[in-house]
Amino acid sequence: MNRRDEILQATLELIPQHGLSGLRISHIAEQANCSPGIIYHYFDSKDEIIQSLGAMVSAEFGRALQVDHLLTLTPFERLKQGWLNTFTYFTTYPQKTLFLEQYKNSPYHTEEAWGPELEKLVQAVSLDIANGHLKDFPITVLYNMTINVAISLAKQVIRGQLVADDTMLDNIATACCQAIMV
Amino acid sequence: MNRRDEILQATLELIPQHGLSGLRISHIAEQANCSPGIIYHYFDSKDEIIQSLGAMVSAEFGRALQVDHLLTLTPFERLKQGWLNTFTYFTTYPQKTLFLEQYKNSPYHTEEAWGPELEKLVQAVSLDIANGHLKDFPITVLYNMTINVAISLAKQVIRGQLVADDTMLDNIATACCQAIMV
Amino acid sequence: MNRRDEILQATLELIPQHGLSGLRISHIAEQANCSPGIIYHYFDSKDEIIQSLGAMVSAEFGRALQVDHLLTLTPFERLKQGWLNTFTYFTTYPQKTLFLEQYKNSPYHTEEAWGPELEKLVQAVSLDIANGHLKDFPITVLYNMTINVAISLAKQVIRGQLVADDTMLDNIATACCQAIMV
Amino acid sequence: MNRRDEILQATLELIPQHGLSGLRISHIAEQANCSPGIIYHYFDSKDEIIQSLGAMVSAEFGRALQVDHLLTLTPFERLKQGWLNTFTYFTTYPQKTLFLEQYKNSPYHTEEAWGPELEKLVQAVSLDIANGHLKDFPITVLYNMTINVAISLAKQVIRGQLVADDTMLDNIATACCQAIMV
DNA sequence: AATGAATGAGGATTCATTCAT
DNA sequence: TATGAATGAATCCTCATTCAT
Repeated sequence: MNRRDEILQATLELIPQHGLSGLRISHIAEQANCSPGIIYHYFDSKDEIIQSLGAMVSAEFGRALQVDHLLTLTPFERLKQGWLNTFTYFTTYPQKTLFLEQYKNSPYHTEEAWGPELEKLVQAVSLDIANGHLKDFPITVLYNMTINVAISLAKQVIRGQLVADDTMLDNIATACCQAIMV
Repeated sequence: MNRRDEILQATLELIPQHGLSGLRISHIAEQANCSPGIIYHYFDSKDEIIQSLGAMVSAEFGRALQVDHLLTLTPFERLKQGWLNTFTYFTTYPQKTLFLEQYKNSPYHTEEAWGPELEKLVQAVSLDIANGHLKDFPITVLYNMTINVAISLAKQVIRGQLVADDTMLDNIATACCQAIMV
Repeated sequence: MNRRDEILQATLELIPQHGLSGLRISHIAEQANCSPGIIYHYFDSKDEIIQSLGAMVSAEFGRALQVDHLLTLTPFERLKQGWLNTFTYFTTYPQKTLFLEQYKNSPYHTEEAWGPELEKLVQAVSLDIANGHLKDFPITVLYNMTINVAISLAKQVIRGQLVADDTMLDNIATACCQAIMV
Repeated sequence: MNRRDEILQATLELIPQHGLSGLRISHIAEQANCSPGIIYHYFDSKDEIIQSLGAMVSAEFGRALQVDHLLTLTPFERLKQGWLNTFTYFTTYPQKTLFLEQYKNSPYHTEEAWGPELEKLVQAVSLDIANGHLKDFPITVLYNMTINVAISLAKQVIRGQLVADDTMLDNIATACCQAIMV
């Protein structure tokens, strides 16, 4: 891991405890085992660290969705597997999850762009709607009824406010996805 | 509106633009048309302003849920009406919505307590589960599949990222609630 | 003297010793007997302090020139009296002189605008040229051969590199001014 | 040009734009196309770069004065030719001129020593005074009324605030020098 | 109850200089 | 010679909070 990534990683480790506004450059330096000054060789400002982290995590989540595989499935399986991939990603990387939730609700986060991977999935889902497989709700509604539920529940699991075994998860995912099937 | 409420209101007006960590006492004073010093007659600290706002909005949302009425309805109607009441409340008060989203993901917000109103609803829903009307998922899952979807969608509407007429809303609410019916 | 002026005065007192780039906000605060923070109630930045000082001293010098009186004199007397007024001003306020020399040769100082007072004098001198009383050199040349010599010599006097009694000064002023008479 | 001179040259090129206090070692390295580290093989510190530059430019100006030739001329021609040589030097090397003006008014510049060349000229001028050819003003006054005017005007020309053809220059030089002839 | 100037600790950022390679 | 990442002290500036009036 190069120095730049060490800094991002250190930042990630500090956010669950301190929050975005509680981040201190000196803490990051300490956590990354480097001097405060060197951080400014890799990033222009504290804000840029956070922006970079946001971009990195978004891209990583996009890859974790395994969209290319999802495209080979039936409409229902596509959604359900996407739901489960989402849940798995966010429970696997608790720090990234907690960071992302802070990030999305902060002034740092401006544009609501889906990344290129999610965009491909959106295309497929749009087609599923056109083909009469899914209810004709706006994409954003479908997103909030499925993927976003997976994210919210992952957050609960991370915080220890929810325990769910694989069977229950499968049931939940099924319920979410069936809710938007025609 | 008394001076204390003016300060809370001013705070609310500033949050969408500046975020929680971007809040400045001097800005609040300006917005509330008072001096920075007097704010400390009504609140012990900046944190207390935010905590008070959190409590106030939570309580108000609890009342807006009209739980006593919901308790008179059938299990399905209880959920659906709760969904719609939630959506209505959060779209009616955009500032409070945006504040709450920031608040829930900030270090200010510690305890996940449902308020007393929501607690009553939780009791009723638990009973509905026990009676076999609703799927046997943890309450927090049901919450995330229904009420929380209403909140997320309200946020999208506020941001202009979603437009939905009453018919579509009814359909969405129905779909969310039916997803957890047995 | 109000707080703002105290800060400007403190700045002025520090510049001969430390130079413009050696100025430290903490030193200014100490010299002005105030806290560093309060300085930012009166000025947006360190740069603004320096700009304000530049504007203040320029304006004060303009008044010290006593242009209205100069306009009543003969062309030669106008110049000579202007020369002497200039010399007197800059030897009377050594700190302002040393500041101004640093300021004029720094990136802080952009526009070469004469102030309104000096502008009036320029008008009169232009007329003197047109009337054939003064040599037909560009105004800036005349300025450098007279006023600017007075400033340079004042600087030398301040630094103890030159001692001149009134008679000699009168002779020097006469020589400078006669050099540009037709 | 060797590496040391490249560094001095790079420094010279940056000063008009950034000023002395705005000089950054990293900028110098970039401009000189070398690494920051290597600069410290040739100079002990940033200050030494500037001091070296000051010494270099002063010496070069001394040579450009062509004092040995001036010593062969009449008192008046000596001054006038010195004036013109000065003006030519400073308009020929704008960067050095602007550097020198910053340098002379900075804390870097302490001793007011004329270089050895200028010193020889000072001797000759002193003799001219003793012989009754020049007005009996302190040398520094004569300097400010002649050479220093040439420098000031050269600065104006560089900044585009003055345009002067050879005839006018000759007239100005003549006027300056005649002002101090007996 | 009210003001707003003042405080001063806290934190981001800069940059001359060093040093392992 | 040469590099450029790394250091860390120095400094600007912020802002919650206080307090004389």
